[in-house]
Amino acid sequence: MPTPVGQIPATSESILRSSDGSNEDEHRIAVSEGYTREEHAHMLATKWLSAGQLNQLARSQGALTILSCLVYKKGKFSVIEEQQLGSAIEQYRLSKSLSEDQMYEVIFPKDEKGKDTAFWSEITAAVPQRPIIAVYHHVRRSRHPVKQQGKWTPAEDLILRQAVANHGQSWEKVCLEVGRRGMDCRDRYRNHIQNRELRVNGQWSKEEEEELTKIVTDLTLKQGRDADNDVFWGVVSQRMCGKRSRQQCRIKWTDCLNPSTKNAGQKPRWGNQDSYILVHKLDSLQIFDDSEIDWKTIPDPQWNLWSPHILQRRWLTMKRGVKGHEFMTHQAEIMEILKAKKVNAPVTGGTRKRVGRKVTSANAIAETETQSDMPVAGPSTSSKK
DNA sequence: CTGTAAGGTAAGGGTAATGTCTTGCT
DNA sequence: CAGCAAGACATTACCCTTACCTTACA
Repeated sequence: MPTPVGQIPATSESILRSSDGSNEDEHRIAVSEGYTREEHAHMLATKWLSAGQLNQLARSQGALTILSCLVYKKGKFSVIEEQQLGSAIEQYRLSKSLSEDQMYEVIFPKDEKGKDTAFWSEITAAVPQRPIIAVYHHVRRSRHPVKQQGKWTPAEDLILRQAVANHGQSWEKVCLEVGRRGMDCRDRYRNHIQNRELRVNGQWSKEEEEELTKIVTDLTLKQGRDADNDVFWGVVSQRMCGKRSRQQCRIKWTDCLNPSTKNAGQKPRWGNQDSYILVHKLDSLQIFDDSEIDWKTIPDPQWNLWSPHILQRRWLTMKRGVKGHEFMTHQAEIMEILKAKKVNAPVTGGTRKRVGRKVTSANAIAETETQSDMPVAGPSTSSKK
């Protein structure tokens, strides 16, 4: 019943240590502090806390010693949360006996008149760990009347260009002319229309890769920041003179260049041990649905070669390997995969699949260290400090 | 009158889904 | 060696958070 929040996956280390994979809960950090939970939920649902305020509350011990740190949830809304919100909204509608149209007015008030200030607080209560502002944005986005989505046609692009020329970056006005949501227009514009003449597509050249690496390290490590997280991709794209978009730069770095850099310039290979770690980590989360996974939290200091993005894709690939996974629950999928031989054997004893061709990240380390039968700790000994 | 909180809009930051070409098994 | 699944890599739609305002009102 309680939505699992702030779940912390088991560390790669603890997974590898316990050979049978059924390691104990040392890692299962309790969210608990039960008696302040209510107060937190109430605060999240009633106060429109800004980003800074939320951060501070989560960090500090709370001014009134009774309060432990505030715990609140970020990231994509899971399907469960979406359901909870949906029924909360429906409940609200029925309790006020409103029509669908009137309900719409509550979410998108035309004037100050019909405003019901209690509405947002009420539905936020249905997702206890979410700040009201997050619910506000999510609901307004997901119930937006303009439904046009999917691929952009050249004609639309043209209208968009025209509209931006007329109105500048006033996306709400642009929205009316293009017939797409304002923010979607913004996305299309900044990611594909702006600097289109300069844009380069296709394979990255060696020089480009070096250029990007240099820019990113200059912008992060050289300034004492973290190259895994603190990168400003808009700036990076600019420094690449607009040749590559922020999305291109980001993906190239996190999925390709960054792992190589960490692995002493060598492209790491995904190995059985990596699969093993991943599945057990996901298992340790004890969740019901994939959408509850916060991929950012899956890597750990001992096992950080792979970007959250890559891990997510790996998981999908593994799932697809399971017959009938579409009809399984999350737990069943996990168990199914756990049963599979290759995942259960962290040290690739008799696997015939691609052994020793290019180095597998995990195996590479396994060989350099002792020849014990025990699984060895994380692949990324060469990670930065 | 005025300081503060609600709430609307844009900028900033990130992920998920999909396409295409290559690699490597059986 | 064909046929096919998986991998590598690229593209783009889509989503969430934070910043910055305007406005209402205690």
